[in-house]
Amino acid sequence: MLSHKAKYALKALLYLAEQDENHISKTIEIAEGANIPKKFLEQILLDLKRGHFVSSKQGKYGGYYLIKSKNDITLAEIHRLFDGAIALLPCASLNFYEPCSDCKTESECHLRHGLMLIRDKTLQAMQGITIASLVKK
Amino acid sequence: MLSHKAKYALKALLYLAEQDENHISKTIEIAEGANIPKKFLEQILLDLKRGHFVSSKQGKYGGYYLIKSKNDITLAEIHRLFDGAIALLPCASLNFYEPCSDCKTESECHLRHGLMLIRDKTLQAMQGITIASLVKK
DNA sequence: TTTAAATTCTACTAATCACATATACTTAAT
DNA sequence: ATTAAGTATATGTGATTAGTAGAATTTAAA
Repeated sequence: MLSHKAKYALKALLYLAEQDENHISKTIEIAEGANIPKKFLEQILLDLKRGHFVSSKQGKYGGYYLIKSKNDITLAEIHRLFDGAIALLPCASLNFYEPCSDCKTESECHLRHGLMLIRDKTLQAMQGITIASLVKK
Repeated sequence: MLSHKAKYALKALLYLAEQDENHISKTIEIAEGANIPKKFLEQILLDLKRGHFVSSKQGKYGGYYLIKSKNDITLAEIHRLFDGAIALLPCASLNFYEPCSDCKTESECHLRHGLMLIRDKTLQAMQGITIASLVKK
């Protein structure tokens, strides 16, 4: 399941993607438009900025705007940024790999093999969902 | 990501599936064989019993054994029993559906549609992984 | 038939951590 | 001076991951 953070991030990106090019959206505007608690959204937008999905302008008439094409922002990326691994266990993860502490020999782990199959299919599906694909209904 | 509980459940089921038919496995035996904290495993086995995956015999020479065919126990079922919904949000879930409190009109939710596509693909993949398929490498 | 041993089962407890937010303040732009 | 992002920290809640203690049940030996 997605955390609220990831869900709000997606909603915020959808909001930004729906605005005119060159439009800068204030946090409060996004918060009200997408129904997200404002203070929580601030942190999320900063995370999105650090992830190079959006950029910001401070001060009066400041706000946030997309810097990555909505065709190139995938569900997989947002999941990884906010909720981490897509695989069901760290030992089956590409980007968040960690060995299982309770696993005697990883190569003999029956579970891991199956989980890697799931990961590949889920990842493929999640990379197919972009902000752009969501916006155009 | 799977909880430890779900992971341990899968490992316990794998352990049981690898034993001879008619063999009854004690908790301590499963715990040591699959490297699972014993007392935690007790709770998990009881959950599996309530889910009609295993049954038990009490008292001396008691223990646990599979009552559902290893061909019919899927990853999807275990996920749902221990970790709940397979979908990424409750509004996109089949078995754990709940509307989003922050969603104005569900039918207009751009996100939900995409998440339902993911759910269908993930579910299909997870239903394809059975305990039997994991055991035979 | 009693007793002891082995094992499941039940109920609490507790520590740790993640999650979802709020508060208060600083920095920067207009 | 005002507006808005940025930072750092705090807080409450709940889930997770166990551990503790003991009750109930079964088997088999005495």
